[in-house]
Amino acid sequence: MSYNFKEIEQKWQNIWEDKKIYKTDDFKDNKYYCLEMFPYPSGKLHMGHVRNYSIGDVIARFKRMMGYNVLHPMGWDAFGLPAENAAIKHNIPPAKWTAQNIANMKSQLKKLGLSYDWDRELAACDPSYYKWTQWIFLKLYEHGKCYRKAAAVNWCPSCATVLANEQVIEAECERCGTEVEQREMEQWFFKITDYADRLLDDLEELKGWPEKVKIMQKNWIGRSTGAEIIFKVSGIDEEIRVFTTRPDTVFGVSYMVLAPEHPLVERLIENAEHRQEIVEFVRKARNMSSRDRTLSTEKEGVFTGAYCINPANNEHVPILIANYVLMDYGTGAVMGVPAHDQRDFEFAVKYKLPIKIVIQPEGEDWSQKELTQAYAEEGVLINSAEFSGMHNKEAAEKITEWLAEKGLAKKAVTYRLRDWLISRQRYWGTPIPIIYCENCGILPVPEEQLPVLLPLDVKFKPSGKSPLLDCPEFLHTKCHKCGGDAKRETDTMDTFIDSSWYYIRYTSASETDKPWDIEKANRWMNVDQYIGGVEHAILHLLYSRFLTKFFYDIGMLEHKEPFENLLTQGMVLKDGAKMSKSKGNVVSPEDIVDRYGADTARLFILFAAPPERDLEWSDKGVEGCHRFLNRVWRLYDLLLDKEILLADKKSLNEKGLSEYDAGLRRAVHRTIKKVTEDVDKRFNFNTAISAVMELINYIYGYADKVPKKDRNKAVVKEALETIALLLAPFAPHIAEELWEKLGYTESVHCQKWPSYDESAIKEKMITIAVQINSRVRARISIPADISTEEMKERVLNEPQVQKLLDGKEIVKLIPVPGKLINIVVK
RNA sequence: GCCGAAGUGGCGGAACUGGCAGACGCACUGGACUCAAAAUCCAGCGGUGGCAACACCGUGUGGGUUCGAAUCCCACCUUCGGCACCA
Repeated sequence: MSYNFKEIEQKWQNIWEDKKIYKTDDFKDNKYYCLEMFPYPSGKLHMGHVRNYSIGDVIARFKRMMGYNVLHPMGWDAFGLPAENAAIKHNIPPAKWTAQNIANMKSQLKKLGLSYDWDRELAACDPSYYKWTQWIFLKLYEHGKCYRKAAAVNWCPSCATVLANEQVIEAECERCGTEVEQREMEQWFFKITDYADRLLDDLEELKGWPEKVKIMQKNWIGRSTGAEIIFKVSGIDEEIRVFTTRPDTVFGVSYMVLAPEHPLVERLIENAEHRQEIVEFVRKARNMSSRDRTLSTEKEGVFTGAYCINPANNEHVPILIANYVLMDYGTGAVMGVPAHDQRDFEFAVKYKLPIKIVIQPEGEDWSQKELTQAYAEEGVLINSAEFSGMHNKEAAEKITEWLAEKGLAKKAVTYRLRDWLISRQRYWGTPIPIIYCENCGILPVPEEQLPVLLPLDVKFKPSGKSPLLDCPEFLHTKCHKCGGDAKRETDTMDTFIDSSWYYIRYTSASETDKPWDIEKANRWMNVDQYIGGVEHAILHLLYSRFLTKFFYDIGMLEHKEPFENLLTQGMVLKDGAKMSKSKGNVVSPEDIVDRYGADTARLFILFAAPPERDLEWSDKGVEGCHRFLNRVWRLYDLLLDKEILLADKKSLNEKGLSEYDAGLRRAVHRTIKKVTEDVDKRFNFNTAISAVMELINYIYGYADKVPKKDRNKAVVKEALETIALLLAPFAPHIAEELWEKLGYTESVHCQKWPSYDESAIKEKMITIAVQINSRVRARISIPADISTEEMKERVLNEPQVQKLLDGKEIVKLIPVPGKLINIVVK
């Protein structure tokens, strides 16, 4: 027999909604902003969502009971490709499809009993939202952080759109896994590279972020410091700029390599002997798909016939073209120092280029040495004119300065991070607020004309061009400047822009004449706790940090970082693999809620593993959690009667308690302590729940041993109340019902979190372990408040211990107060 | 290749600051209740040996530090995640 979870959960969900107990007051002090990453409205909740939102809900409910004014909102990342694909496949407009999905998922979320302030709900596809996404675009444009340029860009043939660098994983599309192609196109970019240093440096201030995520961002930004050095081309008036992190090795340069796309290539090979061969090589390298190019480890190159001059020693070095040099990193040119760079070494061996040692380990003489691999360690310079003998670290500085004086070098910093390509040749996204006027050129749409509305009646043909091109009412417009004919930009924005500022919008979601109220945003920000999957470690989290910094710069926000503490939850697995349709190992949250109730579903997902770790789904484990809730329910039936209801906790007198009652009270207060610490300090919900389970087991034992007439009513009442309060964040419905059974009319979720009484926890006698040579040989009972000296004495006088020590010499006594004593003997 | 995380019973996991390894849950075994089953309740449950008290072994592997190591250090193995010609 199960408790009637269906009736109970429905009942309380209705009451919570009617009474709006989760509505947040903007102007109360002691704010706490708890946020989970908003979902894409695919139509159905999956277990990953349930996990994400259960974790967030525990934190929100706990903080509320701790007296915080909690902001806990929910919304929809509602723009994106699946809606368009559904439109093509099922002939249903994206707006309609999305709205249905939102309605469906919202009802699923409500069935989980999550404590959201639904009045702040937002959807990225709503004109009242994307109007401000467009406004942000205009601000970036106005501040020179948004520009248009032609570039070789990543193109996904399956999604029929371009992608940002961050959205290409191992040369494949992040969304669909299709191999990405390179295309030359005119596109819009956000200048995230202007923020590279701040995005990197401020990572240090994010004390509440997992180290792992910070390292991933750091590597992604990839800052390298070094120098840019100019090599003049021999015979013609051209120069090659190279970026290097090792200016100390410049005397060891034995060749120069350019990327096949390098602009100087044409000019250099004009008069080359084997021109045709070289042209063929360049053509082949350029046409290679980015996948083949990054995955082929074979370094290939070709000599251009031209030479350049090493600015350090005026030596002529050959200029080659090689497939391993990337045009979009550094300057697209690399100085080859085979003796001190492994990749250059291999290339030099293959093409029989000279290998010149310019750094040797301190105290060794390498003037005659033949290298079998590059020496990339620290050392002392040789063969480097007046710099010979200098430590290479120092030489790097000095050589750069020396060349800089001659105008042939400067200190330089290079990043791996690229500017954020934000144009998408798709329909279901925020229209880019730009027009192309026949007379005035490229113009941003004036603020007062926002939003540029997405037309709802559009035909879909995935052609690689925006469907908006086929929509004349949208496409053709008048120039606001000259009144002449103009065309609208038909690309839409990357949906990652929508999700890069939604957390600020929640602070003033109903604002109609500005993106947010600055005062409110400043009050609520930062997000105190952000919760979501690690898959967003770079994409979403980096973009959000970038925009937050921009908002700070233009005075829209007084915070430089959006997320104070970040919790990256693990995946939900079944049979060791991520749940997916193709593997057929999906467990539907709806089914689980239907069969066992939301409280059971939540409890299991919180109990089965700590939040950061992957969680293995177990149907049996779910049943176990359901059994536990039934056990709690029956415990109330067993213990709760009129006398208990009438008992007054204030009448509790510690001194007069029987051994059993004192024991029960100790268990209750210990559990409060354990649960509070586990939830507050460590987010270890699994151990918090197990502590409550232990308490329930303890109380069953108490009820078994102590006859009804001998039970202290106030102690029992305190125990029952504590259970409801401690369970409230995890299993909110049953906790509420139990709280009502105790005779209360105000919601358990509006109660103060229980505090524990240290004196109730204290025990008079404790059991310590007696070790002899680090092995536990006995256990003895001693008074808890005894001194270390007394403890030693007691242990040594214990007959049991004396027997064990018989005939042995005590070398050392190591007491650990409250725990054990180790007797080292010979 | 580089960077990072994790390896503990049959399983999910606990052990927070170096101090009694295996909390809690699942599975399993035995018992109670029942005509029977389910549900529930009680008990047991790392391995080996022993009637038993007990002894020995045991936290991926090998070494080390320490009175004492799942925990700290070194080397290695395996799994997972990130980056991948980054000059």
